[in-house]
Amino acid sequence: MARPRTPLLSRERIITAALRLVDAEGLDALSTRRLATELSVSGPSLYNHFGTKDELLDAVVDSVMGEVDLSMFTPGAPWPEALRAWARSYRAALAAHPNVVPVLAQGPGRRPNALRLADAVFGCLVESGWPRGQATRIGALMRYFVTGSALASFAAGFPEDAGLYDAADYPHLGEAHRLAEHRGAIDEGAFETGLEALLDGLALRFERTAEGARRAGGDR
Amino acid sequence: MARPRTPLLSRERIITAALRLVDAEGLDALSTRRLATELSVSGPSLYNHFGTKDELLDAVVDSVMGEVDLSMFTPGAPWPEALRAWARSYRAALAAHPNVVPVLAQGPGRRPNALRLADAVFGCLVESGWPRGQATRIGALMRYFVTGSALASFAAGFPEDAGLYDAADYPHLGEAHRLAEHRGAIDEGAFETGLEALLDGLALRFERTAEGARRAGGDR
DNA sequence: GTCTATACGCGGATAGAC
DNA sequence: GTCTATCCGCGTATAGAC
Repeated sequence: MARPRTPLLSRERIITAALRLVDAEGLDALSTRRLATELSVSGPSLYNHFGTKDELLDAVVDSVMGEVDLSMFTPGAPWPEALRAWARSYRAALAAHPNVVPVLAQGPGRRPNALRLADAVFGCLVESGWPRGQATRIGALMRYFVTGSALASFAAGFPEDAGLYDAADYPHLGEAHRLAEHRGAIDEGAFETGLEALLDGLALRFERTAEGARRAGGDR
Repeated sequence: MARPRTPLLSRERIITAALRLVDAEGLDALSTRRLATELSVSGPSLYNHFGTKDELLDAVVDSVMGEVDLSMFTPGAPWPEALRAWARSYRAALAAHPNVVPVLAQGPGRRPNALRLADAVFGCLVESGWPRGQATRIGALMRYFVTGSALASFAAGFPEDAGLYDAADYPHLGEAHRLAEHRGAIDEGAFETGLEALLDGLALRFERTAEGARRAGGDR
């Protein structure tokens, strides 16, 4: 076969197949040949649609970022509620595709959906009265927490091999081999606990900042 | 050359060279051939000391974990201070080797230093009066935050290309191209702000937990 | 503009000689 | 314990068919 009447491939189809492959078998399984086979096409055909493998990976990552709901960032929305709803939506999108998180955690790069997200968070905080410097820090720290929580399941990181946790070496880890049983609940509980603690701690700071600003007549 | 009188290689020497290579040029630069060249040795010689490349990588990662100070977890130490000091030491160790963080964030695996760390944190929290379930969650959420913050510089994630931040697309990101200028300060500020917020929020919860436990006569 | 065939160099890993 | 030789899969460049 040479040039078919209707194209076999499209960016959409390639991205979808690539994401499915990465979700199912990890980042390493995404090879151009493997992906091409999955699409019933021969290796280098992909290069008609993407310049390099990295460009393809970028598109895959941004398609995941596109699943994050940003509708809570409407003008006038109170920042703690908006941040809470966004963090949950963000985590849900990443947790559905944990294997792409190491790529996405490197920063927004030039990916439009990632930049849109950063813009929305920063905008909400500034409009709520946070000084710009603080808003930058809070955007960063929320990203730290959410990507860290999505990067890998905490509970799954401990091998289930009970013999590993010798009381002489690890006096407090005796039950660690049973963590995997409640994996999802532990990860979600840790995320929710951390999120609420973070928001409480930031609210404390906001009161102080607002008070300081009122007294001194503006911060920067 | 065949078998030398005194071995040219040792696990120590290999690990040190591998870590230097990963730090300087990233995870992708760590190939068995490249590493062998760096050690003035021929490719497959490394397989006399490590079964697979993954085993080598595991050893490299655990050597980084070994740099984390755990001395603050002495019996009787107040948990907020211990957690604060540990988080800083943990972040410092990871920030010195950001390229290995994606590997290490996957969980402790069977790496002894990683397990020792998890054991120390959990033990301190339980001895301080946190219920075991809460202690597990707090260990997880602290790991989320610290690994997330070490995974990549927030500020460096935004391209310096000013033309990228078109006000029509990203109304609040106008100054984002200048983030890289103060990269280190932004990352550290975000980490410290998040850490203090987290500890404040957890302290609030601890008071409630302790009160509840006092009233109900024990939690678990 | 979209596909196939072919080819190059580099990656991890193994086998066997010394 | 280290070498050389070798295998196979990878990303991707190039050439040519339609």
